[in-house]
Amino acid sequence: MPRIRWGLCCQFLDSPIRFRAATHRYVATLEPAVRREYLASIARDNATALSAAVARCTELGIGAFRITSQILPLTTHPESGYRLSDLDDDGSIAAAFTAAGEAAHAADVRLSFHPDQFVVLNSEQERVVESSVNEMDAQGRMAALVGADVLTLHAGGAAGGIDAALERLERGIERLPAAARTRLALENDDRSFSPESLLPLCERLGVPLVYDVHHHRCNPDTLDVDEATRRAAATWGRREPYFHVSSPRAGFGGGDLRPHADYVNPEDVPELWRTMSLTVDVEAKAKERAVIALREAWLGAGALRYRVRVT
DNA sequence: GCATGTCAAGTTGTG
DNA sequence: CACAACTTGACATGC
Repeated sequence: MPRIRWGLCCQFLDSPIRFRAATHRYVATLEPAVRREYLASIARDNATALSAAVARCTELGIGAFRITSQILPLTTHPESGYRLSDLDDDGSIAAAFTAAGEAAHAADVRLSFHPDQFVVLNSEQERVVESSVNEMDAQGRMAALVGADVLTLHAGGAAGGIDAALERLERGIERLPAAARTRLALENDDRSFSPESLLPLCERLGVPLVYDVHHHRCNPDTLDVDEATRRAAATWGRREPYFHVSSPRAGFGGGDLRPHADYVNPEDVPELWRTMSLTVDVEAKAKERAVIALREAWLGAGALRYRVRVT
């Protein structure tokens, strides 16, 4: 029976669940022992918040949760960086993350990471690639700790043309440590890399494509939505495909399509997706309200269609 | 307590 | 050439 597992991105609007962050500027002013305890308290709180997030997703019938890249803030910073083990003498913080991951597994809440725009594996600058590999390593290790199976990454910049950029991307992917490499997925973006431009590399390297249908509408290619859906789904092999959906704040009538709306218009979800089992992250400012609203609208519209068909 | 200025990082496109 | 947008809040501090 096909069904969509709707996903929430990083935070809640209506639940008092908050992930803490930190700034380098501030932690640099702290004495080493104080800094260590400060960062440890944040890591501990974020592990607790992750457990709470999983529990709340379960209550709300939300089937996936994207973990903030700040789960261990500053962990890869050149000056303030640290390893979780540096903060965690008795292993209790790691144990708390493991417990959160086990709760997610038990509740069938799929966990993922989405490294942000500073992670550019195909940069022309070696120092950028190096820091990107480090960040992917850190997120890959956290993903292993909590049992997240996907690190969704944009392909990066298009300097020198798409072909040269894809070539650099492949070299960057080769540098990833195993925890990151085995979880890597690429996402089509709204400016440079369309699904069509990424699919050959994805298919050849066995890197799944996270198909973002809204980005595809912003940055179209010769594939239509259904063709891109099918080819992207195939890159996941036996795994459940992971897609993204959002609606433009300004509508499709004109203006910048890229800013996300508070909610997703159910009509922006491709009908073909009804026939598939998928994880779909809902990228919307109204967070869990938008996930719930979309799920209800989608099921309602499906039921309506079914009634229309059988009568 | 509340308002405010600030925050590690890259790339792209606009003015 | 400089700068904002992406996303985007949440941090510590100062009043």
